[in-house]
Amino acid sequence: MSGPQTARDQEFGTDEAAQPPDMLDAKLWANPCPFTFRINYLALLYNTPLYSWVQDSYGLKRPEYVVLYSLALADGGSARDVSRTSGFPKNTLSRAIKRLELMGLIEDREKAPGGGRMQALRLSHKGWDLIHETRPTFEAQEERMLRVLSDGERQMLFELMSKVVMGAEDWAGELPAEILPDALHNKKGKPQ
Amino acid sequence: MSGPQTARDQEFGTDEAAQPPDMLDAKLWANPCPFTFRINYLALLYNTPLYSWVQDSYGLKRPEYVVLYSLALADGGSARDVSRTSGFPKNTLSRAIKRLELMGLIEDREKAPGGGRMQALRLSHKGWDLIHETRPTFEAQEERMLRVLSDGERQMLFELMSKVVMGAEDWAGELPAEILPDALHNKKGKPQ
DNA sequence: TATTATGCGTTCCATTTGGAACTTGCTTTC
DNA sequence: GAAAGCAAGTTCCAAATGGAACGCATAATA
Repeated sequence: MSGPQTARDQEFGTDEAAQPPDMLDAKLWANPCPFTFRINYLALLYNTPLYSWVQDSYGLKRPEYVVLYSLALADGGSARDVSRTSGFPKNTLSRAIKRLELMGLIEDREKAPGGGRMQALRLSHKGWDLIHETRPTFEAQEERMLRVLSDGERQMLFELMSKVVMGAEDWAGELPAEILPDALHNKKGKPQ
Repeated sequence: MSGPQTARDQEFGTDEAAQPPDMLDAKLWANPCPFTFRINYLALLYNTPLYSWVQDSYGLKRPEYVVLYSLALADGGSARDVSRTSGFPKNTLSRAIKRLELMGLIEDREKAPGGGRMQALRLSHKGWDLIHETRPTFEAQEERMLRVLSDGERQMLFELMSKVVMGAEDWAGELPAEILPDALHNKKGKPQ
């Protein structure tokens, strides 16, 4: 077993030379899930440098900046709101919020510190400053990302993406039983 | 500063009642980065239940399954290829691969175990079986996701997304200096 | 009003993660 | 052909992560 091909020993290709059987090409053009791969890949290319920059420049970790950004859009929102719309678990956000409060980027929660229900979070003046300083960079990166598209194409893309998101209630959440394989995948079986 | 609005004290709205200033709505419709939010949000809604299911049913963590899926598309690929196309750091993948090998899901790397350069990874028979069993679920979920779109719309979306990905070389990687704020964000400053 | 239920935020802790340094083998250069 | 350079994969370890159990304030019920 294991044939002797690294597709590298023979590089005399007539035209399509040099290129090993590119995994990226395969994931783009031979993927049974072409849409979700593009989604994930673009998210990766977009997020990584931005959050890395925020981290280096402002010392804020990703969940921390996400909280600020979320509040800038929906001031007075709760930790749960941020969790629902960002995917971070609530304990991660709890820590992030504590640190932001400590750094003076969000207003102190006057509610009894013994924990309460549904605390409204608000950006402080400093928090707004930071958002006003950083948000343009995020915007600019999105703009760069879409630069290959004409205005009409952007509009079309926006509408299609919106349509998919709006329909998310129908498929998000749990996987329906009918799409799961019948096989006995109780290999790890929950306590049952 | 800080107006008195939680939009919750007054719930006598004529028609649009009940709804607190929904953070999701804000992120969808008042976001300076509407495209990348949709990308991230859809990725979240898609990935979470699928990988959670793979974990529960097959005991494979996300990076592990990602390796299998990647090899199913580009057999003989290397760890570095998977890293480049998935975003996981190479040490995480090193561990994942070691475990997959141990579980017999990928072929043993006969190369001297002392580590070498550019090891070609291959799915084992068991690995292929697992992929054939699970991949349809991923496909079905993508199909459910796009169900709100007509065939023509899907085609259009596919082309637009492809166009954006193809143009990624121009903007991925580092952020250009000209889009970073001039402010002295040396607050944490690298060793310099 | 007393009682129960709900669910938000916190804490605990085992697991996972990923940056950094290292090892080793391939590639290039002289 | 020897030496230096480069890069894939591994190891180490401090830090981040997230599931689970908990505390507590509000909401629902009687």
